[in-house]
Amino acid sequence: MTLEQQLAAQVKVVVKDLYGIEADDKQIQLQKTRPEFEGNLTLVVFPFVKAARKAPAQVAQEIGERLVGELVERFNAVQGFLNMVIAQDYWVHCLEKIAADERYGLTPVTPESKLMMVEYSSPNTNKPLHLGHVRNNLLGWSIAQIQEANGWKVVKTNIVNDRGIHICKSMLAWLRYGNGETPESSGKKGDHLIGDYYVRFDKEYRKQIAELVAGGMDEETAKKEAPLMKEAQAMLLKWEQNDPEVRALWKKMNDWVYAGFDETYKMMGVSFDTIYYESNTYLEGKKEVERGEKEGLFYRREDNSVWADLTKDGLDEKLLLRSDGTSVYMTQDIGTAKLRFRDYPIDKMVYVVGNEQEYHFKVLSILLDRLGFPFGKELVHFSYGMVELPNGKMKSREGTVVDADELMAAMIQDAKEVSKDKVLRLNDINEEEQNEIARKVGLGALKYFILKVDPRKNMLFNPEESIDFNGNTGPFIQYTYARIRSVLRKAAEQEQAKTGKISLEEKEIELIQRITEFPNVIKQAGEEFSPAVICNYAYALAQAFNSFYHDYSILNEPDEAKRAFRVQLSAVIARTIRQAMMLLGIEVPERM
RNA sequence: GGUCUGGUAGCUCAGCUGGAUAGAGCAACAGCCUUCUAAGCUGUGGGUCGCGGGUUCGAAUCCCGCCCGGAUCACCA
Repeated sequence: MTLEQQLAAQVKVVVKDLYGIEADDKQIQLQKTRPEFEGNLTLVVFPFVKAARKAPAQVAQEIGERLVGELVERFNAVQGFLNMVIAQDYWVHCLEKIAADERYGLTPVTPESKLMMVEYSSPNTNKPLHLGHVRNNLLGWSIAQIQEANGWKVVKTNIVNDRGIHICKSMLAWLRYGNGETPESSGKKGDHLIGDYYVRFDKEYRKQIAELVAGGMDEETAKKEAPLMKEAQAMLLKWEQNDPEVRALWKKMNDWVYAGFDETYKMMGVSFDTIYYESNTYLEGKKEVERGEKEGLFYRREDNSVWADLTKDGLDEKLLLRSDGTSVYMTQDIGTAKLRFRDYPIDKMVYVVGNEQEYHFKVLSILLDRLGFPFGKELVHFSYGMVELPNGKMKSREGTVVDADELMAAMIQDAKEVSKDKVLRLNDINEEEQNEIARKVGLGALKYFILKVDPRKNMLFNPEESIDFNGNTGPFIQYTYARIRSVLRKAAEQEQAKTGKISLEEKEIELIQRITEFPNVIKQAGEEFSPAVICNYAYALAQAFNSFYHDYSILNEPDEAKRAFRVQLSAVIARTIRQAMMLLGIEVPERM
């Protein structure tokens, strides 16, 4: 039972006794005492004032007097706030118990656990990953870790959009202008190579449009009539007809892209348990839509297109199959859902996709429900905000796209620069370890920078300003961890005798209290789908430790029992920081 | 226009299931390294919480209206 639960039970009894109030949980408001007052927990007594028919301060005083006992050592009443000082014994035992539980705060995953599938990343295969994908990947990975810590069996998945007109454009441009260039011959990562040809297509295509317009054609027509576009569409048709040559080229170029993506994912530290490809799922979607039509869930128009009528759900009508029988985005998502449900006993399906697709997922949820997928109605669209640059959204045409690979490399390079002289204080440090530290710190800075922002909100990234390594940052927390680890290594060399009663410092109690919040923080992060909650917690914990570390010595503390206590406290904090960072996908270095 | 979403310090963000004098970081300024890692600690300055009403003992937080920004409402994905 937590401290809050114990106190709440006592308050319930006292309030009944004193004023005859049958208090419900909502009326018992316990909060952390503000630092300017003495105490650890504060009871807000306003909810009882009316029934008590007394002044708030007096009610607080009366309740306080009755609460004093084993748990509540003393109290002070300020207006309607009852600030309680919790007995030191409680905190000492509390830390003892937490220290013994290596997985404190984490709910174990059992065979009975429900299964949550988390889809994230979901790239197109015509260009490399950019900053927007970075946010997606980091959120997806982190939320998977967080849900697992909440006791879900989690399956991480990725849907790769490997077919369609966009990849044909790259293929076509490569055929015409590529001269057989390969990742090997050019030294480019496969995804970047394909991305370059996608850009090349766009450039040549626009040239053609301009020529047609100059020749007197209006722009709309020119866009459709440009020879390159016609060729790309012809290629898509050939692809759908399984033309061996087109398929072979498609496979070759996609494989290049995947090799490139794999490198990026690896550097980012994310992975998937299973990957789906739209080239495999879109036909399945068609079948499902046709089934739905037979069952009268959808209807066919005269031009042979298939629609879902969502007007009863307050939405409009939604196209599911084009008049030429080809599938649209929605069709593919239905097919993917079908295959996933065939492969896994999904209890909850989570889609990590940008907020620009909210409407799409609202519709998908209704459609899946109609088609009889149990998770359809309750599917979660983990909708996150855009990453904006100082002058607005990223636009590939304006060359303002922040490339994921370049960004990570730059962060690691920055970390290297920063750590260059700091790392000198460490003994026996070799280049390999230095590089490893720079990698962890650089990526830690980037990941924390992105994850600390409420996922639902748009966030700003300024490429001109490098991401900080001081203050509320990943490296700050990593540094705190490294510091503790350094102390603990030294502590291991000396005997720690845990005997005798000790008195705790306020900052020590503050730290223990913080640690007791960890389970709730994980729970809240899971319920709200918010890694930012973990970030805020890790930061506050690190901050509190640094303040303690500054004021008190751990290893030079003369009192043996105190010293042993502080070593244990530090160890628990290091562990908690490491676990919190793990939930964010951020590694912590032993030294930095 | 309909729907959704945001507006908090110069900048980036917390706080939003109502509680005490609205918090961090960056930037600025002032201190602290013969002592366990100074990527740290301590302090100063900086706010009509978009505006106006309402509910309440109490509103940045809840409700209504308005202003400003973003997203979305495709036989694109």
